[in-house]
Amino acid sequence: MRKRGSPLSEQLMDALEERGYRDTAPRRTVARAIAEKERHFAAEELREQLPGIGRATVYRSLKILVEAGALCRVLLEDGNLHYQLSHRGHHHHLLCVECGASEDLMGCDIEDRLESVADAHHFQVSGHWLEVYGRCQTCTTELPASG
Amino acid sequence: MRKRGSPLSEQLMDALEERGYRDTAPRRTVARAIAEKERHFAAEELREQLPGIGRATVYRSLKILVEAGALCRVLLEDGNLHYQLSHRGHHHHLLCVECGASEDLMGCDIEDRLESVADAHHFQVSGHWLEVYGRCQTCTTELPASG
DNA sequence: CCACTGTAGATACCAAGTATCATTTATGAG
DNA sequence: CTCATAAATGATACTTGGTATCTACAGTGG
Repeated sequence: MRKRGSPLSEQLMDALEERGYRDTAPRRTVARAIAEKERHFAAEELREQLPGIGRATVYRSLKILVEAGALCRVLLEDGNLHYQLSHRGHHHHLLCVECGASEDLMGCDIEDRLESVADAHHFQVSGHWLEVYGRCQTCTTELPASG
Repeated sequence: MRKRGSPLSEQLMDALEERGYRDTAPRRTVARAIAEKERHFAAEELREQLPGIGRATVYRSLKILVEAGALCRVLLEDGNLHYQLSHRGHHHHLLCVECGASEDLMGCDIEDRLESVADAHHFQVSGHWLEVYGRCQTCTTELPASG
């Protein structure tokens, strides 16, 4: 009998099981911790929250969750890499540099643009990484022009 | 009297001096090593080539060269961060996953697109990071469809 | 040529991983 | 239910990338 977590953490576990990974207690703990995150987080941050889980296990879990498409990696403006729950499928992020919020950018036509630009360079595009930084609606309206 | 290097390494040193950094022998050595690079490189790779230069000095030099705009950071598809000589100003890279070559992407209209898409999310764009992966002309024509 | 301040390099530390390996555990076959 | 086995864990150590600290040194301007 499987110990239940939040629907979200179940989703994470399901993503792993779909890929043949076993349902283990440490992974379940990691999944629950991630499910509670409301924002992107650093690997080390997660590890600190789970002192009972081995370092390697935390990093391994992050890795396979990214591979399974349940998590995505987010590159912050300062170069740090964070993790975030992923709504499966290719998408980009609008990252607020003020409050750290992130919005997903899907169904945009950036890829088409990319194709045509790359075409002019006789370059065959196979993938790309895009992060957009700025200020979200809340931060724009509530703090007019900080800095 | 300044010990001369290649015109390229001189450019790097100039970029630093413009910013008030001193003209020192170790920095000069680092600049020369970077100027000889024909491709993007890892920090550790550079350090290994300069056993006489302290670790901190190599990393510090990389950092200030990036800040000065003479170098840019390149995010590889595997997540590794490399460095590359920069043709000043904002630009993106077309990175060949086959041979590692990189082409600069300038004067494209990606930014305009970004603006309008972000606008729809009431997001005020302040910056972005874009890397494009694929195969360059040479690799496309010489190795039709490897893999 | 001297003072001043920036810089170098040693060292230690932190963050983010990965590799190894002995021990433990999930899972499926019997 | 029990067992075999393959997978996963966690400890440890190592790698890469990078920063902080601090003493000694060196570039530069007066």
